[in-house]
Amino acid sequence: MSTTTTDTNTFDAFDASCPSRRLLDTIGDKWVSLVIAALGTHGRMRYTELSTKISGVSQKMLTQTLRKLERDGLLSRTVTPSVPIRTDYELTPLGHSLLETICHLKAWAEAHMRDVDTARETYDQQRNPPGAVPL
Amino acid sequence: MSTTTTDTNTFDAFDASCPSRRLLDTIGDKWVSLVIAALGTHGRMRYTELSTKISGVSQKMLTQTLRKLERDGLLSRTVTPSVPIRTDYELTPLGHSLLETICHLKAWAEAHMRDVDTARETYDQQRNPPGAVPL
DNA sequence: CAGGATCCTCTATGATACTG
DNA sequence: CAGTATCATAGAGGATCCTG
Repeated sequence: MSTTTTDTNTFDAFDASCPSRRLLDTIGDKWVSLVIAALGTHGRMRYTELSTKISGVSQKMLTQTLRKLERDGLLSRTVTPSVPIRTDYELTPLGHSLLETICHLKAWAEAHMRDVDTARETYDQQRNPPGAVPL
Repeated sequence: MSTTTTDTNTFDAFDASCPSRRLLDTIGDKWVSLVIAALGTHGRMRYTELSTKISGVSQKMLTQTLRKLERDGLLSRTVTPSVPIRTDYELTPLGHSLLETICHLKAWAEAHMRDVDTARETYDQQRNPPGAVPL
């Protein structure tokens, strides 16, 4: 066993090859979670539907994100060579399992984000007392 | 009711104020997960211990990350004004709960990262057939 | 419609030097 | 020791134009 991070009890993502590290690299991406969430909520979606739903995303980022997720096997891409071409994206079973995992995060957020906000306010007030002189 | 993302079943981080969105902004940070993991593994640690353990992190990033996590109430910072000053960092209960959540991610990674790797190989081989002419 | 290719601009981060 | 402040840079990401 050694100190490899593949052991169930020694997770620390210091090893760049540790799966948990690579997962963080994946879901840490700003758009990945949004695409997963969109497809998880709406099922099969077309390229334009995604770009509309995820307002603010550029073509470049959307395409780049979709390609990455397709490569990782998290979603499937189906091209229909009709007159105006049509492309559909859909979560694979693997993608759905990640969606569920993300929902665990959501549960934590819903349970504790209030605490985080309170902590922030307390911290900010201590560093920015009422009598502080503005620049 | 409504489309608010605070509902348990309608998680989509499209709303920037959605807790799940802000959580992703937090754990998506490259160093956050490493600091949490380090403190989760070793308990109380000094500044230098952290910078040693998390090899490759700059002073700037480490300090910045620690401040952010302290502000969010995920870790506590204890300064001892001894001769050479001493500062200790430790996960708060809130920080520990996030550590547990991150472990859920780890579980997913360990269970499915092989599938992701396989998907990547398949994808790459299809786009880079053996007969492809290099540039 | 669904992208590919470019250019360009910030921002995040690293390196360095200084301090209580 | 544990930072703060400053400068420099790579790379992420946006805007734009073009095409099957």
